[in-house]
Parts: sequence; structure tokens; C-alpha cells
Amino acid sequence: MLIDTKYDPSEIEGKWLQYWLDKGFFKSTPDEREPFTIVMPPPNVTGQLHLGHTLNNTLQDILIRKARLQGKNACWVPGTDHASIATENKVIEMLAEKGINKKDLSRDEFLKYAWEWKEKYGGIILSQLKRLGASCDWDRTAFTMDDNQYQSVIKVFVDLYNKGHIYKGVRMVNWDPMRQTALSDEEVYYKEVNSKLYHVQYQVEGTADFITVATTRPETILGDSAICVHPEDDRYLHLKGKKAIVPLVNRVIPIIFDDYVDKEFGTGALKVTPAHDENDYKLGMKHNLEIIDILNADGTLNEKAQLFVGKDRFAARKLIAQSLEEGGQMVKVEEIRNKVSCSERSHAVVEPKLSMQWFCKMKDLAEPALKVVLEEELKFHPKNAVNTYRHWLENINDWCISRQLWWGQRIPAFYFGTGVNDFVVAETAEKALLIAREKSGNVNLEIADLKQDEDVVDTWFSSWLWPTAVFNGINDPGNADVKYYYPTNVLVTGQDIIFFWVARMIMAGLEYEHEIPFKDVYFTGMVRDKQGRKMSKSLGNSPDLFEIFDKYGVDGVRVGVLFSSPAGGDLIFDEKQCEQGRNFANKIWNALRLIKGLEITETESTEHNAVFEWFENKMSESLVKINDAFDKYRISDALLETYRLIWDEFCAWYLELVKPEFGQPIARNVLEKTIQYFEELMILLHPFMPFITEEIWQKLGERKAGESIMLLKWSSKKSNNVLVLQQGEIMKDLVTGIRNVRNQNNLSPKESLEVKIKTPQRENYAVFEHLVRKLANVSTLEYVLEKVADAKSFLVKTDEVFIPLEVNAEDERERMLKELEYNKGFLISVEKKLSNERFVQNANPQVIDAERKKKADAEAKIKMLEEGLAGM
RNA sequence: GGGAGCUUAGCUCAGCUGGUUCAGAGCAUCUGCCUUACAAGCAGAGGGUCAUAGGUUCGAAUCCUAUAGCUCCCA
Repeated sequence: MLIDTKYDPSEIEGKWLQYWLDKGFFKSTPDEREPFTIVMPPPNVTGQLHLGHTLNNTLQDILIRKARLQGKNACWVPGTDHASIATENKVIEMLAEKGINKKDLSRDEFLKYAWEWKEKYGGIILSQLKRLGASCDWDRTAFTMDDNQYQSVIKVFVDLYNKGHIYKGVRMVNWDPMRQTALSDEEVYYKEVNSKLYHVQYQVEGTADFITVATTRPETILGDSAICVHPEDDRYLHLKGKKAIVPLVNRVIPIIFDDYVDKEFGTGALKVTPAHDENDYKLGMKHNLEIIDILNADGTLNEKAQLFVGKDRFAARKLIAQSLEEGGQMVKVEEIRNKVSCSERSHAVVEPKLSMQWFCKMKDLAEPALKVVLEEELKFHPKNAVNTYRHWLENINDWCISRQLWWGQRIPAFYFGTGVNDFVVAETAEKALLIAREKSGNVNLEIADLKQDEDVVDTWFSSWLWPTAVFNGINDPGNADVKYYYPTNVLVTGQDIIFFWVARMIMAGLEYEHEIPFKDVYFTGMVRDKQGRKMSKSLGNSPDLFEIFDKYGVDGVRVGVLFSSPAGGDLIFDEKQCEQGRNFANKIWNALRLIKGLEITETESTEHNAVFEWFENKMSESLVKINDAFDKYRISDALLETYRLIWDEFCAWYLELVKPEFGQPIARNVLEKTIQYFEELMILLHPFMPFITEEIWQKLGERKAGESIMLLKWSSKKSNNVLVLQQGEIMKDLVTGIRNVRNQNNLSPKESLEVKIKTPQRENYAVFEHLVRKLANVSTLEYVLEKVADAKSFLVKTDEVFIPLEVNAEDERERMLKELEYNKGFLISVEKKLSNERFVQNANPQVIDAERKKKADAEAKIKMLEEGLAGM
């Protein structure tokens, strides 16, 4: 019936995926059951499935599938993020290929192209997630730019504006001159580069004196409005009240004193350019300095620079250095390594730039968000992420939420005049008009007179509403879905977006639902290759996932990814681990082949009752460990325990114990038990390997249409018979010991052996006796009171086992002496401990008892060995 | 510069409130087996001064301090 000894997942996976989708097993609607909810971190709509998603979504799927098996109403909401900058870049690239320049398009025309692009490519990653087996309620698929989400964002913007959290202002922002947009602090990364530190002389006005400053950005000299030195710096005290002359442009600027300056750094004198440096800006505000912005939006110099107008900032830098050199004002040029900030989107060097932007005040939002985490109402796994979180929230800056882009939610601010305050904020133009008429006092204002802000909000300003907005909680507060599913149970995401996203979702959740958005956050690590390098396009070390799916099966890859990522650490990807997953699938497949290949006899058998008892206890024992690992979000530990239970206990021991001899039939009752256990094991494994477990379960019995392993129940067994577990271990030790003797003596497994056991507790062996005979090919098994001469021996716990064989007395003697020596040494260390008064006084009584038992055991072994040696 | 973390077998990591024969697992390696479920397998074996140096303790991989190396986050 089942021919191939190799499991072939290719057709099976597609078949069951379609079946699950057709039957609607992933769907969820509110009912009386306990909900278990996860909202998927929405991948960029531009994205393709990579290993990071695979890890992340496999973990979520495992949690969701387990909850579903536990009878909870599991709901996993999928979706994509419109990713304003990333997508806009893609669309611009696409247009460029067609020979179209964004600048030649109107906003509406551009957005039309963008939506077309989204419709065409935006579904790719979702279908890839389906292939992974992600059991999302696909009917709930959300997109951060769909109507509901768009309206939610606008509503929240207006609300926060009205509450005074959102304001418009001129601030120093990170400016990306290539994309010509502001970036949030989080979208900037720092790159270490070789650069030059220029030491430039400024003449002190009316003297022949010079003051030297050091700068890496000499072009900003043109925007200087002061020189600053430390008020206690003896070198410069005489310059109090003096002015300096800016080289090249000969502007006269004040020399100011502020303890912000580090006396030790460079020359101790700092040039202050308030328009082009965050710290200089602060100094400028404090000392009321002129702000001279010398850069255009595209990074070229403007008229305020006076020189090199129209030149790019980097070209200007060289030209200015040259001019200073020629004018004799360059004291020296040093080679240094420093860090420059770059845009995550365009990788261009970011300019600190003064710009009119929209901001969201964070302090009031941050406080409650910090509290719920510190008080563990909301738990982080691993725990140490709390430190990072706290540090950020305690030092939080206002959030620059405007972006000079088109693809995104357009800021709902409407301008009715040219004055700084001639605008209103409202959800629609109609509403804006009413307010604008009032504010302006001009009752004749019409919608046509209003001009909406050109900017959109930061992408994260939509995704921070995700856990609420996917249930329409912002537009329809308190609706049945949001009441049932919110707060969600767990968020699974990367540590890298703890600030961008996690912290802000907590803020938004508390602000709009007055409740945390999720109870637990499981942070995954970073994805690296075998050499520990980050996966990146430029390194080309990102494997082709679909090739790997084909090669090892999706189940195999899911297992491989988990094995590569122990307990939430970094994912160090190695294909080898997928091979292990595939081999595991094959092992299970062959267990099925064994069971399906057996002939059945109706004769009832009782000889395996002890085995059933033992295996049921073994499963319970593992179940406790598995559940515990799940509770602690140690998902790969849960998998490893399941793997061991199935491979080592079920396949290697249980099946071998119940397997009839070759050609013999199996008793129906034994087969039924076996199938029952196999089914239970498949349920435990299902969250990890959904496809093969469905296939096996379907094949294990007669199934009706519409049945599925997904609809079964997670075991809640709790047998705990310690004795039978111990007897099982004794049985294994005995079998292993006999096999060892065979191995060491080059005896074929076909040659049966006599075994004699010297034990005061025969009952420990009795229950499994007949099985040991079979597993270890034992001809006679008997119990003895005395040592057996001319035999190989080994220990099972403290019992001695003898196998009569030709023995080399000298070898045996040596082995025993070695063992004796070891035990004597061990005894000494135990006795030392026990004779130490302070140990006996201070140690826990249980520990002392354990030590006494160790002592007794060691003494017994020593006695036995000594007797044995004496008898030789 | 500030913060967090890591360093245990060849590799990836467990080791929870110090105390079982505590030095572990999986993979890899080696040896022997095509033993009729499975060579994608079976039966075995070897392999580590728990980064280094101090300290606390009756007792330290585990707690403390310093040093070195690595990683991440923030400025």
C-alpha cells in the first residue's frame, strides 16, 4: 500500500493547505470560547518572504495552532504595511524604467501608479506565507492603507492634535537630501568612515590674534554664527566680549562662553552652526544666535552661503578646504575615523536640517507605556529587553511624524492663509471648512480656498494602531470584534523594532483602548548565516527559501528554523538543520509504514500492558515539559522535547517493544493502542509540522470528509506513576548493557545470550522481562543471589548483571579495578562533604539526604567490586 | 561616549532559587552494521581547566569584582 520508504512532501503539503483553506479552519468569529489572538507584524507590501519572516511567522503559527488545539478560539490576523518610503522608492524605480519622472506627475497620477503597483505585487508575500502553512484568518487580511486603516490614522491624528499632543514646528530633523524628506531618528543609522578633521583659523576682530577650531564639515563655516569656548578655559578668557571673523565670507560673529564645550577636545574652541547641527542649534537658541541655513533641500548650497552657490555639499566641502588652504587659514588637516548618519532608505548621508514639520509629543504617552511593562502587566521575553525599552522611554524625544512623500496617509491639515497659524486640522475638508471659517473670521471661505498639507505621516504612525485598527477599534470603538479579541495575547517580532513599533503600539493601545495591546511580547533575534554574518542582499548570503522548501519540505524547514534559533536567540541559519527536520519527517513516515504494514489478529494480548502503562506515563512526563516550555516561550525546547518523545521513546523503544516478530501478526488491541498513541503524538507535533501530521493522522484511520487533525484536542493527561517510569529506565539500561557486551565482544545480534541478574528487587525487572528477551535476544534470563564466575558483567543502578562468556580475566580485572578506583574517589569526596560540620549545619536537609544516599550507593558498589575481584 | 548582553565539546546552545555521577543536549566526527518500518536508518565510542585573574562560601559553570574578546541598541 505505501511503497516509498522516503517521505515526499511536495504534493501532500499543497493538498492539505488547500483543504484547510477550503474548509475554513483558520477562520475565527467571536463566540463563547476563550479567544487567543495574534496580530501579525505586517511585512512590507514590497517584501518577499525571507528567513526573518519565516522564523517569525513559524513561531506565531505554532502558538496559534497550539491554542486552537487547546480549544481556544484562535485568531491570527495577517496583513501588510504600506511602507511609505520603501514602496515609494519601488514605484519611483518602476516609473524610471518606463522613463517617467515623479516630478512630472501630479499627486493623484503618482498614487494611481502606486496602487497599481500594490495590486500587482502586494499579494506576493501573503501567498508565500500561506505556503509556509501560516494558519491566519485570511479573510481578515488588512493593509495599513486600506480605508479603515486610513480613516483610523486620520481620526487619531485629529484627536491627538485636539488634545495638544501634535504640533507643528521648526525643529532640527534628519534630512534625506536624496529623497528630500525628513526621517525619524529611528530611520537613521551610523556608519563609520574615514574623514578629515580640518583645523581652521578665525581672526579675532580688531587684533592680530587667531582662534583655531576643528571641524569635519568645513562647508558649514559659511553658516557659522558664533565661536564657543568653555567659560573656565584659561586659554580663551581674554577673548570675552570679542568677536571673530568667519573666513572667506568675513562675517563678524560673537565669541560666546558655555560649559557645553569640552575643553579637552580638539582646540577647545567650537564653531557654532545652528542651522546644521543639533547641538549647535540648542546653543543657538540659548544664546540667541542668528540661524543661517545654507543648504537647499537637495543638499546644494543656497544664496545664504554666499560662496559656491548651487554646488553640492560634498563638492563645496572640497572647494572650501582648498580656498582656506590658499588663504593660509588652514592650520592642519588630520585623518580621522568618525561616524556619519545615513538614511536607512536611500543610504545618503543625512543632513541635520531646520525644517517645518509635524511632531507628536511623547512624554505623556510614554509614561503609562513604561509603567505597564515595568509592572509586568505586559511581559517581555526575553526579559532583558525591558532595560532597552526603559532606557528609550525615559529619554524619549518628540516624534517627527511628517514625511515629504505621497504614498501614505495625507496629513489632515488645511491651510486657509499664508500665516504661520492659518490652518486647521480636521478629518475632512468639509469639517475643516467650518472650523476655518470660524478661525479666520471669513465666512466666505470655500473648500476650494483650503489647501491640504502636502505631506503624509510616518508609516509607523499607522502601524502603531495595528492591534486596534485591524478590529476597527478606532472607527467603531467597542465593536464586537475589538471587545472580544483585544487585548491580543502575544506579539512575536524582532528586537530591532522595539522602539519603532512595539513601544508605540503600547502607547496607542493605552490611549485608545485604555488597555495594553498584547499580554506578552516574544522578541526574536536577528537572522545570520553560518558565519554569523547578517543576512543581506549585498552579501548575497540569503538563501533562496523556495528552493529550500522544495528540498526539505515546509515542515522540514519549519523545524530547521526552530532548531537554528534556540529559545529566541539569533537565527543562525544552516541548511543542515532543515535536513534534520526532513529526516525527522521521514522517521515518522516510516513509523506509519510499519504500522500500516502489519497483519492483524483478533486474539487479545495482555503481554504489553506494562508497555502501555510505561508509555502513557512517558507521554505525560513529556507533556509537562512541553507545556512548561510553551508557557515560557521556549518554543525550540518544546520542539526538541516532542522530537525526543517521538523518535527516542516512541520509535526506538515503544514500537520495538510492541512490534511482532517477523511475519507475525499484531493483536488488534495492541495495534489500537499504538494508533491511539501515534495520534496523540501527531497532535503534539502538529503545531510544529502541520502538514505531515495531518497526512499521518488521516492515514491512521478511516476519516470522514471534513475531519482534520486541526479539530482534535491537545492532551491534558496527567498520569504520574514514578515506579513504572523507573522500571522502564531499568529495562532500557539492561537492554543497552547487553547490547554493549555484544558490541564489545563482536557478537552478532543473531546470537542469543544468557543473562543472570543479581538483584534484591526482582519485581523491577519482572514486568518487562519477556520484552527484554526479545529486544536483546536473550535466551534465558534468570535471577541469582551470588556472583557468576566466568562472565561479563555490568551494572544497572546497583544491580549486577552477568553474561556467561569466555572472558579474558586480565581485561575484566582491569576494568573492575578502574571502576573501583573511580568509586573510591567518589566516596572520599562525598565523605569529605558529610564530615564537614559546616556543611551538615548549613546545607539544605534534602541535599544532605542526597549525599548520604550517594555514600551508601558508592559503598555498595565498592563492596560488590571488591568481592568480585576477590573471587577472581 | 551611554546602555544591554554574550564567552560552556568541532558547531549551535541548555544548565531556572549555588549542592544528585554536574559538566549536558542536538548536530558534526569516529567505529561497526544494508539486523525485512526507516542508510534521510540502527548499535556504540571519543571529545570541554565552563574566556582570564581574583573574591564570597562548607561548596561556584552558577554569586561578586576586575581584565580581555565579541554582539546589539542608543547618541
